[in-house]
Amino acid sequence: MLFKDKMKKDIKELLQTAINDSLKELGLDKAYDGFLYLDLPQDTRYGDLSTNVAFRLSKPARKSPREIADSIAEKINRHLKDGPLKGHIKEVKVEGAGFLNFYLSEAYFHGYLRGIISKGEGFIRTDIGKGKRVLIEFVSANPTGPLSVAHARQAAAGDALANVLECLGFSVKREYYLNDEGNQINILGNSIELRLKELSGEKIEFPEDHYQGEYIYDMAKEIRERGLKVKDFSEFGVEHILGIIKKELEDFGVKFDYWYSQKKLRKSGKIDEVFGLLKKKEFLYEQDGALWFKSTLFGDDKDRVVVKSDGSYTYLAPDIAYHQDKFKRGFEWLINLWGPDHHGYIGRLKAAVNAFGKDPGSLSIIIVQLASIFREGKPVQMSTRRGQYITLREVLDEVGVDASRFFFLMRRTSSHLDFDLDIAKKHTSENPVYYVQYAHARICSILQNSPAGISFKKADLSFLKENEEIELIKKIWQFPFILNICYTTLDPYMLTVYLQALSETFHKFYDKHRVLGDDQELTQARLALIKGAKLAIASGLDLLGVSRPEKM
RNA sequence: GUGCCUGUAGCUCAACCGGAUAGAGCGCUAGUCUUCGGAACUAGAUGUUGCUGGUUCAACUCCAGCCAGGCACACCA
Repeated sequence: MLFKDKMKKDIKELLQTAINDSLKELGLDKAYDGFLYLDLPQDTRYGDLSTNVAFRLSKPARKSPREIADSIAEKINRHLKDGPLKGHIKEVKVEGAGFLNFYLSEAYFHGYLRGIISKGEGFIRTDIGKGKRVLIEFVSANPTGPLSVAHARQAAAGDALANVLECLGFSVKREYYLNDEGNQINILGNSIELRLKELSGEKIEFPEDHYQGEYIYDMAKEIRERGLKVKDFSEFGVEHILGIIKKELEDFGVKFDYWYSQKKLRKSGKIDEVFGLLKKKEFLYEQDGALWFKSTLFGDDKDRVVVKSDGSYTYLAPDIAYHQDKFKRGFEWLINLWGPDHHGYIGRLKAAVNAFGKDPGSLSIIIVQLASIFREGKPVQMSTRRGQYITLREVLDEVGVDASRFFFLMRRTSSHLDFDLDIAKKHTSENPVYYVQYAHARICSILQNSPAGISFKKADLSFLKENEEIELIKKIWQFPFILNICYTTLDPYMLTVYLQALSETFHKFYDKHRVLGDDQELTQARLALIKGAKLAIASGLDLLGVSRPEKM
């Protein structure tokens, strides 16, 4: 039974166990900090897995890294003779100043490929998330106008991150916080009302801080043409715009589980409830006629007003209640994606979470940087004030869902992104989306053309010996490592990088070796190989929310 | 003024708790097709990692100071 369990473990775990055992034998296990650094080397010539543990032990053990690495290697070599690692590792080498590099055997890679083919779609799924309940809140744009490119990037990043976490076995829900009351909503209602008067021939002054966009006219026209009797222009505006936003997101391929209304939150009395709790804990005090939250107790720079002297709430008040409610609804891990203008807000909210007794680590806030839109290499000017900003809709119409989602995720979410619409439209190697999708389509084409009676299901994978064949399996094998990076960095962008590299490896293989040939055994083995590549590319594209065409 | 982010090849960007000769794509140059999809492949040139110190066996990465750009600093949301 124990042995069977060990067989189920992946190679990384097995190796870590072997290294731990070796350290124990050498009496070095107490010297190191407990963290084993076993990872993919930057370069394949340094093996398939590598560790720098010898460097870390050098000082406490008072030996040179090289010396330590040599003795660990010797111990591990003995592990290879029997036990679960047998046959999986071709060679253990000490290289450089003391790196331990592990070279896995072809038989191991053949076995890996066999494994993923038998698992099929979803081979990449794991249960490391253990069903932990995660709420990821993103976009949450004010319902005062169509979504901009900034929101589009947040939508792409949040949705892909949610996909990744689901794939890793978390139980993920997507939520949009609807800021459906307050100043900006009043201004929205007022803007519509003014435009309506204008349409009726009245002379009006349209204030600078009101919404200037064309869509305000559209709403006013609709009211006029259909002869609607509008009691509450703000409510009308919110409903109308929410309809637009929902459609935009739907067309972008993003689906939310919940739309959480601030208005309903306030009416529910949950805000007063949480204030009661904070008051009891003496985290609130009155000063200058306002109610303050002692956020400095929890590391914020200064205390924050939650109830203004006129008796109304600040933005923070409902937000505190909102986040407490998230926990009350049973979520254990909250992830928020915010625009860069909310940067200064992080401390406050973390303080609040801390104040009602939750670990601030259970709230992760990701700042999604802006995207600048370029056309023909030149930046497109944007001005929110005059209602002239590039919208999600425009990008969708111009370049489509696949290219936009992929492009938005091509850089780390924390860094600025230049998005050139013209490149995103190109169907050449300049455009990474098509490069990846083309690899998928090519594979599908070959699989369809394979003669009757020949199938990857009957393949004997030991026929795969060529360099390009093994390289391709190795690349597929790296997929779980990449997912793990996405998880630890909470950033799906590494997937776009990986998919490009995977596609490149496939194209190189394809160029050098023919899949369908006279040798039936070899043909079947290669069909299995490209079937594996297809599974990996398709899974990666799924996670990004990009389609995986069988024909292009 | 205070805080945060950014600065790497001509351009856009990588470099996974500090690790091996800092890597890709585009662009540029020269090639590959009797071929399962040429939306492909091969080869070549390109660097004082903004500057100056410090810590370390090892620094693009950590620390300090400076320079440049961006953002945030409300009883707005």
